[in-house]
Amino acid sequence: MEAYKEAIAECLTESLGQPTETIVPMLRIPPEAAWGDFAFPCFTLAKAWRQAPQQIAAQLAQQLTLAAPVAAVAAHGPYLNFTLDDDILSREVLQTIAREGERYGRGDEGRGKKVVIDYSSPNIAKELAFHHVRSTMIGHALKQILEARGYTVEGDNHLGDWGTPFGLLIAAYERFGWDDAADVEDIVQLNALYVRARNEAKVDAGFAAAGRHWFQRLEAGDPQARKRWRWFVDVSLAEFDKVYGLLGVSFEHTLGESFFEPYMDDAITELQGRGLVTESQGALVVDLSAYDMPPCLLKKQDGATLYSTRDLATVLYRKREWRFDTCLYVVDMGQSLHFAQLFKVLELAGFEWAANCHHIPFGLVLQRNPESGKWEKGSTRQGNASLLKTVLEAAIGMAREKMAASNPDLPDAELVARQVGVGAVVFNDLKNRRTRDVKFDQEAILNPQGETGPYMQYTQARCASVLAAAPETASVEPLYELLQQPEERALVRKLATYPAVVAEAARTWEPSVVAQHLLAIAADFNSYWTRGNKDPGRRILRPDAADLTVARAALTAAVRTVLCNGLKLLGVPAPDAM
RNA sequence: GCCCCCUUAGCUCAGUUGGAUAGAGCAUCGGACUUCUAAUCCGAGGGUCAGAGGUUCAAAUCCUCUAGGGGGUACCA
Repeated sequence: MEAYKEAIAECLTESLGQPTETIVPMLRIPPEAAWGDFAFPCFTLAKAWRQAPQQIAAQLAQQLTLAAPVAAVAAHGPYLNFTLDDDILSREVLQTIAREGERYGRGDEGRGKKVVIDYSSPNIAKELAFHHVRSTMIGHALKQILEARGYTVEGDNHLGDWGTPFGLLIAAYERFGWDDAADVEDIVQLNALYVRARNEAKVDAGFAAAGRHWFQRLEAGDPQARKRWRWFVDVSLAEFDKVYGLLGVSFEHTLGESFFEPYMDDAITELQGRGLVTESQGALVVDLSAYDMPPCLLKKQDGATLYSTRDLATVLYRKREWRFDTCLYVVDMGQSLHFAQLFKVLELAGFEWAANCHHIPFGLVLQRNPESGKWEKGSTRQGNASLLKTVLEAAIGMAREKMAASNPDLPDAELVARQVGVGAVVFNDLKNRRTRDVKFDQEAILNPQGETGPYMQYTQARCASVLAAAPETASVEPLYELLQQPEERALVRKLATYPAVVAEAARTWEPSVVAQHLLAIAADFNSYWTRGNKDPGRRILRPDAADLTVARAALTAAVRTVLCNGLKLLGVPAPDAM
């Protein structure tokens, strides 16, 4: 679509006496599609020309000479509205999509640049809560989107597997034991033990001390501590992998904080060498008071490392070993200060690449507190956070039931139910701006109607279904000028802007831009489709009119391609039937 | 206290770089299946864009203040 803006600027450049580069950014999209494809507002000319913008628009509409693909210009109040040639547009857009197929939407502005994305990053010894879907799927979508735009991307699942909590967990294991005969999965028992350890530490100082001691042993490499801890990690990873498998998510690296433990002293030494580290209240810190921030803690009074220390060692490792150009942290907004501190420390240390590290914040998942009725941050500890697995299972159950009722003969129904259930949960999370807080509402997630994953999937399945029923026409050149209905014109234009939409999502690190665009395409297509219910003349397949069938099938195929490509970027599966 | 984010229809949210009449979905009400998949579509009602100032030819959008909600604020991650 950018190329067409250029063509319109070309028409204007002579009359305005301005180069096309200054005209292109002034072009707008009219609020009504029927008015045209692009609008040029005449307000800014009013001063210089000392005329009312309405007059200027009317005058320009008279005198401009148009060249293909610009088909028409009309003054509409203070705006000059340009309409592109449908025939040319349809041909170019649909041919491009047919030619590029699953590559449509890709670009190369990221070629040669490497991005490391830190996402998902759950803590071990706990089940994945619903809120983990956010970092996991936003990160996954960003990875796909950036790859589509030519970046080389490596994902790292930075497991929270190190720190005092795991000393406490070992202490709890020692004190309370493990029930091998328990009739629950290991992860469930481990999660319960974790909760018990935290609670015990609050009321029993001796236990808390034992926990800290175990963590010191762990850091010192004590074999017994290591063995227990390793087992906790393994149980957790086995559980995480089940959910990641269901979501279709994988990582290039799953290193975890523990991996960077040997690098932490070096990281501190590095900062000390640059004169940044001071001692304060018995702890090692980088003072950030000059920047209105609390100090960045590197070592506690007891010598144990912290979250910041590990993130510091991690980013230094990533830069050194993976040589990223950009490092993205897909972590909730609650940690903004932590990342501001981290990046400031890197900057103060003189690493010019600190400017290429970015926190990609997203809103919290709020749960309704049953007592106060208020929306607040969910907590696995307080037991008021839903498990991701549970929500996914509920969504799959919804899909299964719906299909049993509406499409009982569907082959591979269980697979499709999984795809639809997962799609419902994932799309629900990605369709809105990532910085918004999310009010957890399972009923809304399970509703397959309206602006939902199942709606997107259903639309794609409709395309697949009609294309499967269409006669073989691969060798026939479609007559694009037959696509003259308003819905067809609108669809072609939305398909045309898809690559720019993906580029925008990559630039702003915002997957919802893609989701919203796909929703708009699906809405147009479904509207288009339903017109054929009443009026057989407007159906895609016209046994009585081969030319129309070919042209409409070409449009349908393009819609399907874009929906599939876009859903792939978002991590939403696209079954061909449901 | 200080810092960050949010506030658009009953509910959940879109709203491009400031641009023309602020749009969807859910819910409610009324319609459309002898059909290319009705998980769809069409229509209706529903708005002081939290409030007040300011900048501008033009503000939901930018600035200031106020109110309400969420989060954070050195030894948790």
